[in-house]
Amino acid sequence: MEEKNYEGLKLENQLCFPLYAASREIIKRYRPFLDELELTYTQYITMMVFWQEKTINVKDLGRKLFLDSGTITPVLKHLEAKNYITRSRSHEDERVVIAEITSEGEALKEKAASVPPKIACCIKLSPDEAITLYSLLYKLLSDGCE
Amino acid sequence: MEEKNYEGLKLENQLCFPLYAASREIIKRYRPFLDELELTYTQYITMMVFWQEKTINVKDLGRKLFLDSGTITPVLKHLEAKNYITRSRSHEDERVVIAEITSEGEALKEKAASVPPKIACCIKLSPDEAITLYSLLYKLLSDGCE
DNA sequence: TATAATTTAATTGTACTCAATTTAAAATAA
DNA sequence: TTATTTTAAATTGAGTACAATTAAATTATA
Repeated sequence: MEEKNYEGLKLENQLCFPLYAASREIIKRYRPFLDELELTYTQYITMMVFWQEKTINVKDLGRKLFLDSGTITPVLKHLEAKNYITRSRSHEDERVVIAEITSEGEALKEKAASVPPKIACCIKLSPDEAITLYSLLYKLLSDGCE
Repeated sequence: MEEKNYEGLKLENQLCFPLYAASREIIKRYRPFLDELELTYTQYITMMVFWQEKTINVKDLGRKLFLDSGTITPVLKHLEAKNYITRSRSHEDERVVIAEITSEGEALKEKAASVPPKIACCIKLSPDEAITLYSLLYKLLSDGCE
């Protein structure tokens, strides 16, 4: 009779659990700073894309943020309600919705620029550790489940 | 006039974003395996605690999982509905709710034991990389925003 | 002891997150 | 062309997450 191995079911032996917990904990540290901008974390990283791209469609935005239209559509509607972006159908392909940053959205970048330095102080990793973590996370993101 | 530095607002310069994205991506890889157990990821890690502890109150469970009662209460209600745990008030302190695993909950451990080895195959990190990632994540979790 | 402060869960309300479905438009095949 | 398939967003529904509030029980303090 085989004796089953339950070590893999212990919380302290999980890799995904601290990933999940740390993600939420760090996002929580953003909150006081994002509250000043009246943005959620998801809205904040969405705006980051617009500050770089000016214009993007839902599909490409989803690929960048690892989110699907079910999540993105309401986020874009919130940002549109705040007048940070506009949404319209593409003339070339009516299926495609193109979102574009407004001047108010551009202006928000000014205030948002103060967030990254403040967050940096909250994350007690050395530059080397941060680089290592960064590359390991992108390694996880790049190679999917075969 | 100062020229503002916007490098910190670029998505590729974020540490939190890949953390957030990788967390969700890895949890997605659990789904086909957890579907067989009819558990969500949150319910799964909650059951992990019960497989180790047998009995725990909401507060201690929250400390272990980095979740508050607003999240935990409905999760425990779901697990109770599936007959994997019971919930009752402590006699010593009526404020405290104690949850306890049932024999059905214990039995689920058998099926769940197959999940960790399957997930291990989906995560393409070397043992060294996994250990490094693990310790960096716990480092993030341990030291809060001063 | 009576009151105030604290603690524990639950509740409420907002916002994600995602699988699955739907709808409309476009691309491809018959 | 006409029919089929594919694609892009939106919608729907279930389940978190979490801040803020509430209610009840406990503890501390005047």
